[in-house]
Amino acid sequence: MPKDTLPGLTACNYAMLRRATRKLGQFYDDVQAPSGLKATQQGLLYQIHIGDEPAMGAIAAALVMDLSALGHTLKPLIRDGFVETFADPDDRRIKRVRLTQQGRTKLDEAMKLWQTAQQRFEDVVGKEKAERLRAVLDDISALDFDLPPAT
Amino acid sequence: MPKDTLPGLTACNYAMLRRATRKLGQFYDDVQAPSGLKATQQGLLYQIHIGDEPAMGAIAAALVMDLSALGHTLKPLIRDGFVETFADPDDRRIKRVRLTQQGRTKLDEAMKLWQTAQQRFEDVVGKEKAERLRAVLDDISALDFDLPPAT
DNA sequence: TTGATTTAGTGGCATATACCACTTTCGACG
DNA sequence: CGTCGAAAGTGGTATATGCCACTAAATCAA
Repeated sequence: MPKDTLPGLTACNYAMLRRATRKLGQFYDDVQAPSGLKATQQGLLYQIHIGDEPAMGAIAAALVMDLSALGHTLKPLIRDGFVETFADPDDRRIKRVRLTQQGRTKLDEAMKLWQTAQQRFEDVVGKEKAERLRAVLDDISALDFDLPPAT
Repeated sequence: MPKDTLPGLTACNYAMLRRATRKLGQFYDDVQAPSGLKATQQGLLYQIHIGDEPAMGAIAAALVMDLSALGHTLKPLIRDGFVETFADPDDRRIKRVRLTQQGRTKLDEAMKLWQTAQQRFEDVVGKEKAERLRAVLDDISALDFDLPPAT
């Protein structure tokens, strides 16, 4: 197949997803920079905030994230005093997570900036289109792609 | 605002994008694991392959990726002998990149696995829907989100 | 020609994520 | 009871990515 007729990277769902993620990351991070939080961190704080002292595993599942990755990602937030953890009294395997007062304050601050970014995104992309996009992405996160075992 | 009525993380375009990216990453990586390449690496090799000994900057621009990030990401591929670089003779600032023979072979191998993953994705999500999704993501990568300066 | 500016990459540092091996706890069972 | 397997996290290692400060090379201007 001559190189000229090869399809661009655009054919790959995953590559497109990651490229768009980089693009939005640069944008959201830029807007939220004044808060000192990356957009990823703000998202994580928010996820903790809307939960009821969620367990690590619950957060990881909600974010479709590897548990150990969550642990690593949480470290800077604990170090900076935005988040604290404690063992579940009924099951000492379980570690629960909550925001500190400082974390709540910082999240409030970051959310204001987030709204700016979010609004700008919807202005540029279109409210309807953004909504459909989020719906599709939400679906995808919930799907089961496992290839049926070759029995 | 009572916590019960707070919108889920689903409202954030960036968070949804990243969550779906993690999901697909786990899937594509899993399918491509036998090749020894991560899906990200396969994508990068492909991008180099379809270019004409592209410069670092050109690759970074095409992938909407930070130039230094590209440099870092390229290192394992150079170390493993899939990619090599050379200075542009007409402008010694420019570093061009190409696949080695080994890199071409490995890419071929990975592409076969990629097709499996890609096909499975389209089976589960739907061909039309996947196509629309890629189109939207492609658009987003090309947009300009810069907030107009407050002049 | 030479000094200022821009362009292309590099290296260091920090976060984001994944997988794997390992440890601690639970809970189920004989 | 003990034992054994499942469940929840931790730590190590590796890749993915971004920003910043810095260097080298090319360009532009006076």
